[in-house]
Amino acid sequence: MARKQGSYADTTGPRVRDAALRLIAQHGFAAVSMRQIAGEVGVQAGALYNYIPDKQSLLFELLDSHMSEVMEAAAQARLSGTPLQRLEGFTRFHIRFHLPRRDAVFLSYMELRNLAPENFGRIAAKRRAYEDRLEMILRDGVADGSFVVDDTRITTLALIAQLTGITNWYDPAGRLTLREIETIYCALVRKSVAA
Amino acid sequence: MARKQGSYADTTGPRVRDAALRLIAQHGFAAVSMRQIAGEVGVQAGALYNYIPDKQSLLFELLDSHMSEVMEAAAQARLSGTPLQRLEGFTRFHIRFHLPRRDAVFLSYMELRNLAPENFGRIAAKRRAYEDRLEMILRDGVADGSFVVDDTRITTLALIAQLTGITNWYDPAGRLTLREIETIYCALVRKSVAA
DNA sequence: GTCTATACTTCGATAGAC
DNA sequence: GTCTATCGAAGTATAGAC
Repeated sequence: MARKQGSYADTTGPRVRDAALRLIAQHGFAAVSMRQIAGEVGVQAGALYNYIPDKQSLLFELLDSHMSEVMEAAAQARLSGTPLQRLEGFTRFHIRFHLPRRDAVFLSYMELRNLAPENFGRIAAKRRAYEDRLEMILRDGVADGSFVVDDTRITTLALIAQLTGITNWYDPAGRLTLREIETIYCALVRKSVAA
Repeated sequence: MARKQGSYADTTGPRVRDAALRLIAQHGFAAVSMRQIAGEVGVQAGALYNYIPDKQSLLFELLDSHMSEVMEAAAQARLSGTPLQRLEGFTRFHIRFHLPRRDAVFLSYMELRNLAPENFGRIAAKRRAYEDRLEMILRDGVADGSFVVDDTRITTLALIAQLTGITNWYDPAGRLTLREIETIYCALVRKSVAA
């Protein structure tokens, strides 16, 4: 089958999503107009509707695909070994995955409120499943005596907040390299749950 | 001097700010209209402009007064004793102060981007001053050997992110009381920096 | 697949009566 | 101090030509 020539269908769609992600992270969902997004991509506003049904669906798609990427990448990480080794593996994975995706991380926390209830539930479920991966590591560590934790659920949320918070201040041109930051946080996390 | 009678000047102003804080936390700055805020207060949109110059100033006032309250309350907390005691005092203060102000906390993270650059700088400076209070405790603890910390600045940001993250999931009707949550986090923070 | 043009709604902010 | 009325601008989304 011959493909249409001169068609940008394969590239314009992703470019719309990239532009939307960046603009919404910068200004907020309601503050960004379809005309702005179109302008960034280099088309007129009406052309966007070849790729998305409406603005609300665009937001959901951005958040949903981000959460799916997180889960897929986490599943492929295949952490193994002792609970302590798996904890360090999770810490490094979380930092390495999220730091290059700061816009998506910001959106997935700040713009959840702009989702319709049903869409909200789907995103929340995926996040919960990701959190459960860490909680399972903590449970295993408590079970075999390598960790001492008051409450595995609370500790899970505390550690994830601590790690994700890096996205609020990280500067690629800053004082510390990504590797140095990882090492500092690994030590911090390890001590937090140490026996 | 006789005060005007039938005037609601003293109460309408604060009510406007309360309504705006709640609505903006719920839907986002750009998504909330002046008409919505007015409707919540029980006046017409035009009446709001007796209390605020414009929408942008309203947002800045909300964030600025929140940061000022944080600093004032932190100053009055007058933490004293050993670094470990001061660290526990800070942890409990932070949780107790922020949990009842979840809307303001959310705004001061999510809506910073909607501030004019100059206003952004003023808020950022106040936040930095607050963070410095914790960092000073960590430095003192490292100096006298009661703490072992790789990097006091990073650890400061990590601990604050961990504590502030409680506002994302705390439910007053949830499994744990405020006091229990405090205790869990105190232990977590203590272990994080323990010698 | 993209454009131009536009229908329709809603926005922030102001003016002037009371 | 609040109301009604309104201005000018900007928003989402659609229709139809190319």
